[in-house]
Amino acid sequence: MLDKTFNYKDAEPRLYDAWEKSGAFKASDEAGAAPFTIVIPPPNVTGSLHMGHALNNTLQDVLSRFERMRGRSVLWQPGMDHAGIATQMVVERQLAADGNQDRRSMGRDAFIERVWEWKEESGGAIFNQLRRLGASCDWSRERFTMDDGLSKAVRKVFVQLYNEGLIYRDKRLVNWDPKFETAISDLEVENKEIDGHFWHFKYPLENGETYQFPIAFDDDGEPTEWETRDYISIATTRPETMLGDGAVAVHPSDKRYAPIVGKNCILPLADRAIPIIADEYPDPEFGSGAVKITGAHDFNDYQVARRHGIALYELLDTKANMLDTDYIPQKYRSMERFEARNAVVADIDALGLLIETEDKKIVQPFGDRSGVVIEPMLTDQWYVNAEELAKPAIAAVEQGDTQFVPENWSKTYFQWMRNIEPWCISRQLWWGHQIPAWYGPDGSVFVAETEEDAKKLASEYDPELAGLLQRDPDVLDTWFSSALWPFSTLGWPEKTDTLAKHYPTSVLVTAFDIIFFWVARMMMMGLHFRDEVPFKDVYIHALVLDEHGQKMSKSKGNVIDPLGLIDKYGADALRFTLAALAAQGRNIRLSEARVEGYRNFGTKLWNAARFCEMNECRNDPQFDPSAAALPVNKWIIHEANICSADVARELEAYRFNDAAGALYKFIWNVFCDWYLELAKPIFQGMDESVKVETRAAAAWTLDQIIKLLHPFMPFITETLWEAFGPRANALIVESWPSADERLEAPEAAADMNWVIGLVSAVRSVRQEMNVPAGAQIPASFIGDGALGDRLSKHEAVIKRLARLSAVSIADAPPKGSVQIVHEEATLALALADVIDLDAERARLDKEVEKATKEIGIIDKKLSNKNFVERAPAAVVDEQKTRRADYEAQLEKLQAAQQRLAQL
RNA sequence: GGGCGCGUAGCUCAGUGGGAGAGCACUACGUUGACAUCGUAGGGGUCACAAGUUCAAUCCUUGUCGCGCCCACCA
Repeated sequence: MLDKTFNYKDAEPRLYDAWEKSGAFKASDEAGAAPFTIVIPPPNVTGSLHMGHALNNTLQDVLSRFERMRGRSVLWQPGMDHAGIATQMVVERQLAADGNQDRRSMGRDAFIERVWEWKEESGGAIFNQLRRLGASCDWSRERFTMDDGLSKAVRKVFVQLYNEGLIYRDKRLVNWDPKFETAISDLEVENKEIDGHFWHFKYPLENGETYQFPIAFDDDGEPTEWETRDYISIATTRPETMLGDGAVAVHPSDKRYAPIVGKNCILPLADRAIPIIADEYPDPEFGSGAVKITGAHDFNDYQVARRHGIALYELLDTKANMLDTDYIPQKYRSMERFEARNAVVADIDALGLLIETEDKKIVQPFGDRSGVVIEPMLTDQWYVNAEELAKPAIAAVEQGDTQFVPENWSKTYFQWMRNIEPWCISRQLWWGHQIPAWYGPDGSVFVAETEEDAKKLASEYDPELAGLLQRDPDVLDTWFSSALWPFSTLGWPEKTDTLAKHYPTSVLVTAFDIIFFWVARMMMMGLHFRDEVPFKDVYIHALVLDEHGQKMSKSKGNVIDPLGLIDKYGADALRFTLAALAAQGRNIRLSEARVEGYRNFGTKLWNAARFCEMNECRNDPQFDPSAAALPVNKWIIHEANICSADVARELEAYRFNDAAGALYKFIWNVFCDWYLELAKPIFQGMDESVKVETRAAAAWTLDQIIKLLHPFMPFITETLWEAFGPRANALIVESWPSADERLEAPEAAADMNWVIGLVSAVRSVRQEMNVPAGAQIPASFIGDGALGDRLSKHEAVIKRLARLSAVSIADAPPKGSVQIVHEEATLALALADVIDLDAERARLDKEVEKATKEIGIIDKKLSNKNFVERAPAAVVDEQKTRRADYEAQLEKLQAAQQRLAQL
C-alpha cells in the first residue's frame, strides 16, 4: 500500500544508494551502444552547491537519464577543479585562524602538503550535495585537475605548445593583483565604475620657458585671446603614478601645444626633466589635451612609451607599495600606494601646482577574487598565443561543428574570439600545476615534461648547466587545466577506449558567464590536440536570480539554498521547478512558491497512483495498448503516445521547459483531471471485461508517465515503479517509451474530447445558473440518431461528471429548461422552477452575440479578395471551417432562443 | 564606444505571421471512497509606444521610450 504522501526523505538516500550500487551510473566502454557524453563543469574543490549548480546539474541529469533510458552508453563524467587562487586563499585563511605560520614561513612543499590535506578532509563537499540532487554521474571515474593523469596532460600540452611557439615568455604589462601578489588574466579583471577624482597638475617647463596658450576663440575656432604659460597642464586619476612619468604627450594636430613639442618640462617632486612629445594617442578634446606618460603602469602609456623610446620607471613592488629606488624621492619610498597618492596631491598643492580637483566617475580595474584595485605591472610572464589557437575554434563554430544553443550565444563567442588577446597563463601562486620550465643561470630556458628531460636538453646546450637548473616557481592559471577537461578526463594523453568512444562529447551544459573563461579555451585546446571539437552542442542556460530578478549574493542576503529547498520539498520538486523554468534565452527568477507548486504536482501524481492501486490497476503483461477497445482507453493511450513524442522532441532540442510543461499538462490536466474521472464509473460498474481493460490501460498509462517523468523526477518515479512491480529492471535503466504510431486513435480522441467539452459546458452553465453543486438534474438531448449513438456510448460518464440524473433524447426541451449548445448537440437541463427565465435569456443572448461576432470577423476576412487570393489555401479553408462551426453553433443557439420564447 | 537581450493578465513568465496562454494570486461554489499539497467554475490583457512591410502584425523591419547584461585603454 502506498503511504498517504510520498516520503522523499526516506526514498531519496535509499534509491540513490541503490542506483549507484547497481552500477546504473557507469558507462560502458564496450562498442555497440551509441555514446552520450557530458563532462561536468568541474566545481571548485572549495565549492558548495548553489542554485546555479543545481540548475546546471539538473539539466545535465535530465539529459543523462533520458539518453540512458534511450539505450545510449551514457557517460556523465564528474570531477573537480583545483581552483588555484580560491583554494590557496581558503587554506591560508585557515592557517591564520589556527594561529599557524603563514605559507611563506612554512615553505612551499609544506604548504602544498597542507593544501592536499585540506582537500582530503574538506574538499569536494559539493559532490555529496550533487548526490542529494540525484545527479547520475559516473562517480567511479571522478577526476581532479591535479591528479596524476591530468597533471601529465597539462605538462604535455604546455611542452608541445612551447615547442610549437604557441606558448612563450614575454616581459610586458600585465594585470597585477597586489593582494595575491600574482599576475591575472584580462578575464579575471572586473572593470567597475566608482567615484573618483580627476586631479589637474601643472608641470613647469624647463628653464622657465614660456609660450602663448590660447584661451578664447571666435566662431571659426580661431584663437582670439592668449595667456602666457610657463607650464603644461595635465590631468590624472592616479596622481601617485606621476613619479614614474617619462614624458608628456599631446596630439600632433593640437596647435595649442605645438610651440612646446620637443621641449622638456620638469616633473614636480621628482625633479626630473621629461620630454613633451607628439603622439596620436591623446584626445585634444579631453581634459587639457596633454597626457602624462607613465609607461610602466598604464597600458596606453606603455604603447606610447614604446613608440617613442621613453624610459619606463617602475614604481610599485608586488604588494603595490612604492619601491625603494633612486628615482623615487625619499619621502615616498615604501609608502602604500593610496597613501602615496594623498601625499603626492598634498605636496603638489603645497608647491602651488595643483590647478583643480574634479569629482569624476572613473572606471577602475578590480581583481575578481581579491576585490582590490589591479595595477598594470611590468613583469615576465608566460603567454599563450590565443589568436593562433582561436582560428580553428572560430571556424568550427562557423561551420556548425559545434553549435550554441540558443544559437545567439555564438555571437558572443565570435566577438571575443575575433578580438582575442594573448592569454597570460603564469600565476605567482603555489597551489597549481608548476610550470615545466627550467632556467640556467645564464637565463637559458628549457621546457620539458620532466626535470630529467630538461637536464638532458640543458646538457646538450651546455654540459655544465644540467646541475644548475632552477625550476620556474610559478604555476599555471587554473583555466589552463580546465581547458583540457573534455579530453584529459577521458584519459588523454593515453590512447584509451574511453577517449576513442566518448570524444567529442555530446553536449556541454553551462552558463554564459564562462563562455570566455572555459568554453572558448576548451574549443581551442580540443581542436589543437584532438583535431576535433570537444563537444557538438553547447547549451547555455540561464542565470538563477531571486524572485525579484536580483543576483543572489551573500551580502544582499537573498541567497536561496538549494539544499534547504530539497529538505523542505524534496529533490524532485526542485529539479522539476528548475527544468520548468529553464526557457531558452532568459534568466530564471526563482521563488519558493514555484517549488511548492511542483511539489504539489508530485503529490498529485502520487495520489493518482494511489487511486490506481485502490482500483487494482496492476500491470498486465498480456495487455496490448494498440488493441484496446474502449474509446476512453484508446484515447488516453493516444494522448500518452503524443506526450511521449513531445517530451522526446523537446529534450532533443534542449527545450526543458516545454518538455516539463508537456508532462505537467498530460499528467495533471489529462490523466488526473479526465482519464481517472472517466474511469471511475467503469470501476464502479458491473461490466468485468470493461473493467479489466481499463485497469490494464490505467496501469499501462501510469507506467508511461513514470517513465517519461523519470528524467525530471527520478525519486518519486522510481518509488512508484517499485510499488507497481515486480519489475525486471530498475526504472533508471528501463527503456524509454518511444512514440508508436500503432497507438494513435484519432477517432477515439475526437469522441472523448466531445465528451469532455460537453461536460465542461454543462458544468459551466450549472455554475452560472447557480445550480447547487450536489443537485442531480435530468437532461434531454435534442438531435438526430448519430448523436444518440455517441450519447449512449458515453452516457454513464456524462451523467456522472455532469451530475445528470437521467439522459433522454427528445424533440423539444421540457418546460423550464436551460439549453446548452455543444457542437452537434443541444442539451436541455430541466431545472423546472429553479430556472430564472430572464437570466437564461440573457445567457443565450450573450452566446449568440459571441458567435455572431466571431462570424463577423471571419466574414470580413473571407470577403476580402486579397485574403482569399493571396493567403495560403490551408489558411482560407481553416477560416471557412471555423465559420461553419460557428454558424452551426449559432443556428442551434437561435433555435434555443426560439424555444425559450415559446415557453 | 561596441555587442546582446528584455518590456504580453495583479506577480513571475511561456508563446505564435491568420482563433491571446500557463503557474501563482484573486472571486464564487464544494459534489464524487486518489488527492484541501485538492476539485469545479469564473473575472482579468489596445501583447511598451509610433511608423512601415503584408491580404493579415503581439510576432517581421525601422525608430522612440523604459530596463537589464556583456565587452572596451579615454588620461
